[in-house]
Amino acid sequence: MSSLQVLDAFRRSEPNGPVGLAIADFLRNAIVRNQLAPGQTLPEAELAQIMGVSRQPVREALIRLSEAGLLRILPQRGTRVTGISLAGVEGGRFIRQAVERAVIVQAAQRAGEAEIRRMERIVDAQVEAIREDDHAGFLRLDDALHQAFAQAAGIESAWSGLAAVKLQMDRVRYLSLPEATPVATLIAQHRAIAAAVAAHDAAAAEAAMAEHLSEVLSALPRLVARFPGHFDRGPEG
Amino acid sequence: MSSLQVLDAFRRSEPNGPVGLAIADFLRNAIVRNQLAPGQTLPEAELAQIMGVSRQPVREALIRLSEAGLLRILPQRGTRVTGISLAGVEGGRFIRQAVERAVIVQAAQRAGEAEIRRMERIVDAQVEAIREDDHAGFLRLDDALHQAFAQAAGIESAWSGLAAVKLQMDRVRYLSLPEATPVATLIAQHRAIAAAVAAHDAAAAEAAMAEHLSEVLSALPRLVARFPGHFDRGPEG
DNA sequence: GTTGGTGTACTACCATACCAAAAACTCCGG
DNA sequence: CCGGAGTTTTTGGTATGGTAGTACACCAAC
Repeated sequence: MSSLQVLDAFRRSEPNGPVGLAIADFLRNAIVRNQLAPGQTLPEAELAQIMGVSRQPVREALIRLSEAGLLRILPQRGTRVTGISLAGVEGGRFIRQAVERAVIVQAAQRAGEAEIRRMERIVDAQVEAIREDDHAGFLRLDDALHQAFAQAAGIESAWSGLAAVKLQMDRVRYLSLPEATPVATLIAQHRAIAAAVAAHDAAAAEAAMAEHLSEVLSALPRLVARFPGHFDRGPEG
Repeated sequence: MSSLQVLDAFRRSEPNGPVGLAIADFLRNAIVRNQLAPGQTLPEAELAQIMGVSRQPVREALIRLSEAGLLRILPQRGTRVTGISLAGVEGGRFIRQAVERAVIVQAAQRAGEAEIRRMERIVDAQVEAIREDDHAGFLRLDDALHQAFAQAAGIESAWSGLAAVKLQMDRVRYLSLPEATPVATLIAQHRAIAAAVAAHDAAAAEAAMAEHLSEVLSALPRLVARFPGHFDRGPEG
């Protein structure tokens, strides 16, 4: 009961593929956007009833999300949304910073006209999104920009390989949305990175990227203080 | 049928937890070690019969492995083992090199006496494993060593975050086992890295690690030539 | 020979029903 | 307050049946 009613919206969505996949996508979104709070229990039977399907596809969706680390299935006890693992977020930041620095160096060396224009167009779109208060759209464009960096470097697969790592960081980002990180600063950093890549200045690009990624989680301590219970201090939630 | 008889060994293994998890572990091992060749079809019903369980846990295991990218489920058509994605392996190498270089730099700065001794003990164990022709054990110790690097750097979570990326690379490593990469070279590189960390020489450690990780996939072109069909040229299998 | 349609077999997908095992909870007697 | 028996809840697993795509073989018509 209670806060699971968010999931009722699932009934009003036409599944384009297998239902189990649609449920997994739906729940993943709900968790990453913090519509389902950490610690929330998700009984199979109840989910099945609310979403209007049988237990089987629900169960499969829960397994998918447990593989992604978004929830934890405890046999004979229950399934609950995991807390945001501080160690996981820190590890993710470390991985992402290391990878994206290497990516941006290679991008600065290889990027062609088309890729550079594409990057600048995305940043312009971000400005537009902010002007319309579309914060979610801003985050999507942020992903698109970093993906464009990887494309410019000639290794798009390096970006898709970070998908798992990115999930935990995204939970933090959505949690900090109201907090309104200084988007002007972020956009300025994006422009600095793009400019360095356009100028084929690898060192400057790397420095700009390092600064940018350090700032992403600057709001983390405040968030931990304000939303305890959303986070797991221990090694594994 | 036919080559699925490898899976019959599952019946002679006591499941310590849920059967679905045990099946997933079993199949994951079989795929990574290339006991199940890419392209092999895995019908749910047949697997269930061979392994002596019902279809549901089999299905759940297949879903887990499809999330890991080891197999591909095509609705209403079948489930088959994925080919080793060349783009995925290259992306994995890039990610791992970027991360491990950053890790080893930090390890060289922070490592204490205990961590350094632990690293040297693992390398010694590798020499022992080679002397006994235990190549699988060598690979396990290789993972342990890299994990020890991460521990020494104070960010073990960075290593566990690479698990997904490592799977595809492991398939290549096991495929190259008979090929017998020059283990003497690998061990020499390990010693060089460990020595640089022990001397707290970050630059030397980074250089040694970069050289080491470049060599890991040196056998890849030969493997592609010898085992076509095990690999996917295209972007996604 | 080629094409176009039909029928059949196979597959994953989903629903339903039921039981088992383990943990959590309730409640009552001391 | 405590303790233990019984009940409830939950995931794990089995069994069965139906549905809807897909692929393939076959055959008739051109």
